[in-house]
Amino acid sequence: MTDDEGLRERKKRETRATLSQAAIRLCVQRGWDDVSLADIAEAANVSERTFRNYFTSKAEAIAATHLERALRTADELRARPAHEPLWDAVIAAVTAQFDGTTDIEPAAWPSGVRRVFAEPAVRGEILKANAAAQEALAVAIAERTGLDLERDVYPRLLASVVGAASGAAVGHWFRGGPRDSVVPHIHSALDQVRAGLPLPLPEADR
Amino acid sequence: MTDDEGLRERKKRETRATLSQAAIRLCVQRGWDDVSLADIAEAANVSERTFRNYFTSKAEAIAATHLERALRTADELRARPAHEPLWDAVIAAVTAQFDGTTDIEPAAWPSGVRRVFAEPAVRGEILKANAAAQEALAVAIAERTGLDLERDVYPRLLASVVGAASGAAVGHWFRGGPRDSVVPHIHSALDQVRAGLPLPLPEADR
DNA sequence: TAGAAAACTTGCAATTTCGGCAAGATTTGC
DNA sequence: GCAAATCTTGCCGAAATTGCAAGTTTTCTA
Repeated sequence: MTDDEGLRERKKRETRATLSQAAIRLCVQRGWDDVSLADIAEAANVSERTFRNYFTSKAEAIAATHLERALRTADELRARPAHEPLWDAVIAAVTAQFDGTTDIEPAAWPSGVRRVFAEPAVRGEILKANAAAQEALAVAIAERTGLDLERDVYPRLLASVVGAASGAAVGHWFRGGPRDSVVPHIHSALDQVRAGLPLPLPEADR
Repeated sequence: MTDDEGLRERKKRETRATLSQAAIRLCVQRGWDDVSLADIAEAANVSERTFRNYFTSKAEAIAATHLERALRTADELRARPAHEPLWDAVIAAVTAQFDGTTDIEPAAWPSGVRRVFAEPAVRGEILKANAAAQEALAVAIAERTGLDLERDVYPRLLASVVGAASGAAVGHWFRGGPRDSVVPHIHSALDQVRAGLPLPLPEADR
């Protein structure tokens, strides 16, 4: 968004991204316990101390990439045409994060990813990232609807419910062995929420 | 539920609760940074090492009390009459956790509580606790609806959305300075979700 | 109910993490 | 081009983390 990003800002952003990527790669390859902070720092060409200036833990570094992406949902919502109904805009904004990116080829996940995601510390950080993204989304929803973030529950309510539903959809997709795209799963989940989550017909769900 | 709880089990449960309570009390009184694990262990009459056998961190100990309560939601749902519509049962189960307990007298919250809840580590643990509670709720929903937890998204979808909405309601209530009961807030939020979260009328929300 | 088995608590010690501090390097703003 | 602000880094002490084994308590079984 802000294009007036100086050299310093850009460098920090790059270092941050590099560290996160390195953390993910190393942990997926070697396993959670066999990666030290020093390893990650070295892979990113910074000192161990600098790593710690960016992240408080290995887990936070790993979740950072997810966080960056999730935060973009709010901007995506702002980019939607003003005349579009709120729900349509929200659904479009959320699914936009997953479009286009085949991202991680399901077949290539050598269970290393599963193991890393199974790590309690990582799960915790992902929850935190989701919470942060939801807060950002709530701000964007408040702007779009003209509601007051402090007075009205609606923005945070919608944001958190959308976040939860997306998370459940991704989790379900992931659990079943990520084959096809995750987008339809998310879309379906959000449609169900928009409909008030009525009990599905016994046959309906596949 | 299980009444055949031996002496050992009961003691553990008690120690766990005592540690959590002590952690909360001390941190609220003295502030997060001025409470060591040793302080908490001492207050609960166990060794520091034992504390560590129960909890991995101060934050986890603090969130434990919340977790215990949140986990009860699932049992509460199982206790609802079978003929009751799912949504009614869910709403009743969730609000039951907050009924009866004036719990913490708003006026008595000397901002100590706010500060502890503001601690990132604590927030993280509360998110984890909520996630665990949602998983338990999902199991109970699957039982009640006869759906398959692995095949169908619905149980986890409903559980996570309900959890998110409740959390948003509590957060809103808390942020506005907890005056009256939180129950109506939660009820209102869940009603909105059940209605599909339509954009509220400008005047409607107070 | 005695005695063995299992589970829990605890202290100790080796490692690792955590945070603050200050010196040196880089970027920014005027 | 200079001064201020910011970032990186090494270093260090305090605190946290983990494994291990010995001592206790509870549970199980004959």
